[in-house]
Amino acid sequence: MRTEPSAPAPTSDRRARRRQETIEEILDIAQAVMTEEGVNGLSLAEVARRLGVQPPSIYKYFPSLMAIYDALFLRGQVEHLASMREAMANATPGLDALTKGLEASGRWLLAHRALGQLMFWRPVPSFEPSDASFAPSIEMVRLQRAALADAVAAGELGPGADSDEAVYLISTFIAGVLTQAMANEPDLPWGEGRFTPTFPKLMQLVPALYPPRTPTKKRRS
Amino acid sequence: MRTEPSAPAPTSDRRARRRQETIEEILDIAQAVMTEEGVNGLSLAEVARRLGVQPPSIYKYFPSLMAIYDALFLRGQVEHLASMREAMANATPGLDALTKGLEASGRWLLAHRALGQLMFWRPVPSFEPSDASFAPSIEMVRLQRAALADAVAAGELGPGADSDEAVYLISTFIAGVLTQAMANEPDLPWGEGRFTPTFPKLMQLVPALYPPRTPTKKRRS
DNA sequence: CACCTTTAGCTAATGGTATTAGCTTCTGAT
DNA sequence: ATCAGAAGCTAATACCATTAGCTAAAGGTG
Repeated sequence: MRTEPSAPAPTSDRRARRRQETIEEILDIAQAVMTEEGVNGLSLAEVARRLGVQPPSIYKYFPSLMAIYDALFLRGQVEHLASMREAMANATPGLDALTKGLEASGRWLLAHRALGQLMFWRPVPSFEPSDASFAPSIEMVRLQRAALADAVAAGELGPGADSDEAVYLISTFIAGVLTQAMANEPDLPWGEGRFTPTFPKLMQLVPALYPPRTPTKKRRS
Repeated sequence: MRTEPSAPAPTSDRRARRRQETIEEILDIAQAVMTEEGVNGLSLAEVARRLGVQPPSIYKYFPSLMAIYDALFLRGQVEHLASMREAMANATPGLDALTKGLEASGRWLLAHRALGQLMFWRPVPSFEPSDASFAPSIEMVRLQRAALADAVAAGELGPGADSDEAVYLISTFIAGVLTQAMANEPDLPWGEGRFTPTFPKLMQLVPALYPPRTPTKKRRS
């Protein structure tokens, strides 16, 4: 019987830790390869080469190349969510938190291009993330909904802004900016170039889309 | 000496036509394969199989797989540009033409997903389009600039809208809508789902970004 | 018509990929 | 000290792109 990677090691502890370390090492290497060679330049053989091991040995840790993609996808989602959450926590609740959160998202994605493309670009059509790996992105929508609710409560936006529709519309802004930046200025970080600096301007349009009943300290740009 | 695909056949005419037919047939098949299997599911071997020929024979027509990608890229650019140009010609010059043109662009891209991804998604990092294949996209920017100039002349937008900056900003809208639609609702055509229907609303924001000196029927709240 | 160059196909071979099967060796718990 | 499982290995299969070199047909030119 072959060793199934789905069955870890309930017996030992030292062994389990070693195993987990190797798994992390494989993911680190895979991420580095993806960064250097492009998302679908990732190859099991290259990972094995860098790990100093023969290709079949990788199968002791991951059942397939797709499983590595999936683990990287999850890793990216978790890190990305954390950076967004932190930025939002350090901002004024409401529109400011939403903007800062989305900027942090953009910053993270441009700084981790390979993972970002894997997560939001889907350049490997044969790879479909598992439900578990997808879960953090649902949490992201929840965070944005909460910020929008805060903005409505604070009178920054009209009540229609507390809706999934508004989340989709705003996510369109950040998606557009990032798509353009990654396709046309793949080496620039957030805040440089022709596209990412326009994001704050775009966010200033949100009150025009969902005008509050009592106009606040609105200023023209 | 091997037959170089870069040296067509200046001698015959009948031969040249046959050759061109085969080239088109290969591209048709390649496009079909990409549509079915995803952009980087395209394989020379599969094309050869469907053409009823051995894989090396393809090299009589294209020097490499990348050359096929490049020809498809060019094909897509030309078709896409044509559909956009037509939509703009049948609209009122100015903001209407710009909106209709971009909608036609979105419609075309969702209807030709494989080519669209190849053109604007770049899922095959090892593939970089040749300058010749890239040329139509420059013409696209020119068309949009012209529409913006018309809009300014008609008083629909302020003078700042006649700028490359405005083109980038507006292309952010369409890119965002399409990115979200293709990533999250890959099977819906333009006009259905959560994202593409928001595009007209987004375009209505453009006058808010570049307010005309003499306000038109539209007013800010 | 015969000739002869070009074209379009072929097979065989090279080196790359993911994956599976099955063997061996080492680790570490009992 | 034993013994099961873990983690490595080699060998093999089945893909893939690409190159080399051969053959047969096609078609223009003497």
